[in-house]
Amino acid sequence: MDDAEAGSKAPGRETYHHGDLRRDLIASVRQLVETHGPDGFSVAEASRAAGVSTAAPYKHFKDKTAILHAVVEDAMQRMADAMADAVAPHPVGSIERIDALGRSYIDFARAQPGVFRLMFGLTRGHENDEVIMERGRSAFRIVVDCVADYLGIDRDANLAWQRAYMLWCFVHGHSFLVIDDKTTKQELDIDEITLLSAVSQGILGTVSKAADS
Amino acid sequence: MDDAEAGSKAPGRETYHHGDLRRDLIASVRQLVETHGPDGFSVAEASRAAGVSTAAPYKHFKDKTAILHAVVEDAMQRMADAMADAVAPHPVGSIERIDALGRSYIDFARAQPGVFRLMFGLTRGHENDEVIMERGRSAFRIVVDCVADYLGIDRDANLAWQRAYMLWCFVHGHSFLVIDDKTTKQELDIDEITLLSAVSQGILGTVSKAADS
DNA sequence: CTTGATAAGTAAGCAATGCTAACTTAAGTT
DNA sequence: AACTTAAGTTAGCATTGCTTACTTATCAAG
Repeated sequence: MDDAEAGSKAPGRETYHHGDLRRDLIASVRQLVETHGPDGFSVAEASRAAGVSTAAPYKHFKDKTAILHAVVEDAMQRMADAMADAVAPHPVGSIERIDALGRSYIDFARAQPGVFRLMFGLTRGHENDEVIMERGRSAFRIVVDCVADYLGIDRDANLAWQRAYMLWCFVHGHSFLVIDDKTTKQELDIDEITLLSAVSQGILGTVSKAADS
Repeated sequence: MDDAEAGSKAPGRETYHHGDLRRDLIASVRQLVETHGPDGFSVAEASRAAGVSTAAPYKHFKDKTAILHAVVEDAMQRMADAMADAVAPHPVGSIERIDALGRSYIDFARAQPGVFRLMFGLTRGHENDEVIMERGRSAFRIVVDCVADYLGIDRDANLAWQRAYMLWCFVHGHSFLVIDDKTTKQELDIDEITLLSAVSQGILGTVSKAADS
């Protein structure tokens, strides 16, 4: 989808070498994860999609899970980028920035629920992958900064971290409930945007005293 | 672990029939899901754990996923029970009830992260299992009731549902982040109980106006 | 008690998967 | 032109999910 130039001889290729199998595999897996769910993806199927033998992927990845990790690393980057893009058009310190952040998070989850689930939990060993953790932290950093700017406090202030985490919990939970269809939306009778901004303002505006242990 | 009397001839049994294989399988699977993760469980392994041939489970369950659904149904029930138990000792309408509710939810997730992940997402077709959905709804019902009682409004009031959902999102999200080790606790520097009650009071106390679309 | 019917187990086997090993082909490098 | 090496291939192993056909126990009825 990006990185314009590349091998791209596949599929049904006539050259022996593929061009950029690694990149193509990640893309194939990403799609398979979306259509068949995170669990129901097979290396064999991805190989076929890339038009290559079932053993070829192991020249580029150690493991099945190594492929998944690569997909997650990629997704983490895309998510962080999406968040940064969502924030950009709004003035620093505005509540709009925070709302936009939340919306971009939920949008990402809704658009690619399979990958989203992959990013959190599911697969063993995420916590040991430093690339994934680092990109996750840098995404969270955006939230912290926006919160700090909105509250007019230092970006390293503990309070900013706490509030940011509260918001993250809410948005994260809502995202999961949405993609898992546990939303009970009909009874809820409130649209997402309203819900989101109500919670943001509630958490950021008025919890101050109680949060200080 | 419960339901005292039962077959329980296994394992290394000497009778041809097992006693209550179905129940034992669910228990085995539950354990396997915890140790090997929700994805890394195999019917074969569960069969071995129950001391029975690999084909035996198919006399009791249609599918691999049917087994997982049974585990989830069981877990949903246990979770709803845990929540009801947590609430019971506190007076109706008190904030303690709500805090206890949140804590029991998180405790459940922490105690059995594999099953918890199984309950939400991961496996295809939860949304079509009426038993699972019903038990989930009845668990949420507890939250709604506690919130309504605390706010002193009707238990069917829309506002109660909205606030309950907000709380649920937060607790749910926090639970996932905890079991996925994305917590960044060291930077957070606030204990869970404080965090929890701060958010509850914030959401229940002061968001009122903004939430009404 | 024998007799059936049925529930609950087993054994054997199929297709598919994850992964490895040994080989082949292409593409530089010197 | 010869070597090295990256990137494919085929063949095969062990394991898995699941099915089919068979075996064994249990229970109800005569």
